[in-house]
Amino acid sequence: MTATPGKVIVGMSGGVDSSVSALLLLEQGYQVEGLFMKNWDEDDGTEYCTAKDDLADAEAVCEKLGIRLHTANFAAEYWDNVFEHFLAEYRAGRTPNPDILCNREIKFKVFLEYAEMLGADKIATGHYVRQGVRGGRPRLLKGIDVNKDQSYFLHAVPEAAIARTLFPVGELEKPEVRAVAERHGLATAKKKDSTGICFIGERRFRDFLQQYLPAQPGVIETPEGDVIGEHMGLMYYTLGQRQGLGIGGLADFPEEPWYVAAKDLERNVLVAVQGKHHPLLYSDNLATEAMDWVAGEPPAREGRFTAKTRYRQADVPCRMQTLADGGVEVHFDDPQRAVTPGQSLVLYDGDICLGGGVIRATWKATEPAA
RNA sequence: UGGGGUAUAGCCAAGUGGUAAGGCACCGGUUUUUGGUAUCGGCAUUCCCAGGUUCGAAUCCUGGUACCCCAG
Repeated sequence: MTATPGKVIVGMSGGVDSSVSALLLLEQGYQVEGLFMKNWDEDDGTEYCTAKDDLADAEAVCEKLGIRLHTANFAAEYWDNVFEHFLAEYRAGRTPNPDILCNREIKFKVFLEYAEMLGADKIATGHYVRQGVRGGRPRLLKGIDVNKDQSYFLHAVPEAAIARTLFPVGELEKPEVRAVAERHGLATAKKKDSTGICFIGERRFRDFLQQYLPAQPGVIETPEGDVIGEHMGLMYYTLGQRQGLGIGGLADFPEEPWYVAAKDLERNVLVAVQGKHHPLLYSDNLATEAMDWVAGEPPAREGRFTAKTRYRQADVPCRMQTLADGGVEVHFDDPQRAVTPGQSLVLYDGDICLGGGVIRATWKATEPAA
C-alpha cells in the first residue's frame, strides 16, 4: 500500500468547520477527498434523521469543491469501543465523556486506518486545535480561537495520530471560518453548530439513557438526611446538575434552586444542596485514572500547570503530581465547582495540551484523601 | 362531632375593597461536538365551592366543603 504523497482525507461531518477545512486544504494544494462517517444506527424514531441532512450537506459541499466524497459506517466499532464503555461508566454512577473516546477510538484510529486504505497519508478534521512543533517534537496545541478550542476532546489521541492529521481551522477564529464558507458559497456557511454526542446528536438525555439503562427510583435527600424529592435513577443525574430534580418550593427552606451534590450508590440516594455556590459543590483536589499523555509519557517535570475539568472551561492553575498507577493527583489553587468523576481532567502547559485522564475521585484539602 | 385556624399555579408564598408580587419546578429559545452549568423568554382573566353587598371583591357578608391544631 503506497500512500500517494499529498493525498488527504477530510472527515466531513456536514458542518461548516469540516467544509472549510476541505476548502483550505485544496487551496494549499493538497489532493483532497472527503469521508462522511455514519457511526450510529440506532433509530429511536423520536428525532428524524439529521444524519441524512448532514450527508446531503457534505455532498453539496464536496460537489461545490469538486472533490470526491466517500462514505463509511463504523457503527459496530463505535458501539463496541465507545458506547459500551459509555454505558458501563453510567452504570458505575459516573458521568462519562463519550466524545473523548470517540476521537481516540474512531476518528483518529478507525478513520485514520480507513484513510490509509484509501491511499492517503494524512487525514484532516474540522477541530479547533493546532498541530505544531514545540521543543523539537510535534505537539497538540490549543486552537487560535480560545472560545472554540477543542483540544480538551483530543487529549487522548496519541501523538503519532496527531502528527498525521491536519487541522486547518485551528489556525482561524470561528467567524473567519464562516466568512470563508460564505465567500465560497458553501451550503454549510450559516448552518448552526452541531451539539450533542458526536454521531448521536442532540437528545432528551434522560429519555435517551433510559433506553439503555432501566430506571431505578429512589429518594433525594439533603446532606442532613431530610427527604425532599424522588429521583428516577442515580445514573440519570450528574454533579452540579439543577434541571430535572423536580424539587419545588419547600416550606422550611429558602427560595434557591437545588443542585446535585453527591450520589450515594449504596443507598440509592441522590444528595442535593441549595444554592449555586453551596460548599459541598466544590472541591480542590482530584485523582485520575491512568493518564493519556499526548506525547506517550508524562511531562519531564511535575508541578504547576493549568487544567480543565470540563470542556469550554477556562484553564485554572493547579499543581500536578504523577502517581505510581499512571494517574495523577491535582491540587487546584482555588476550589472548583462540580468536578465530576467520569469526566476528564486535561492538563496544559501554556498552549500545549499535555494529555488527560478520567477523574476517579475528588476531595477538599481539609478532608482526607478518598 | 366542642373550640380555634387555614384554603391563592405542580410546589412554597405575597396580597385584607381598586383590577393576582416573587421564588422553586416545568416548558421553549440562546450558549455548547459529552453530561451539566449559565442566560433569555413563557407559565392563574382568576384566588376551595355557591350565593350576597359594592361602581369595583382573592380581600367584606351568608351558607357549604376540605384540611390542620387544641380539646377529647
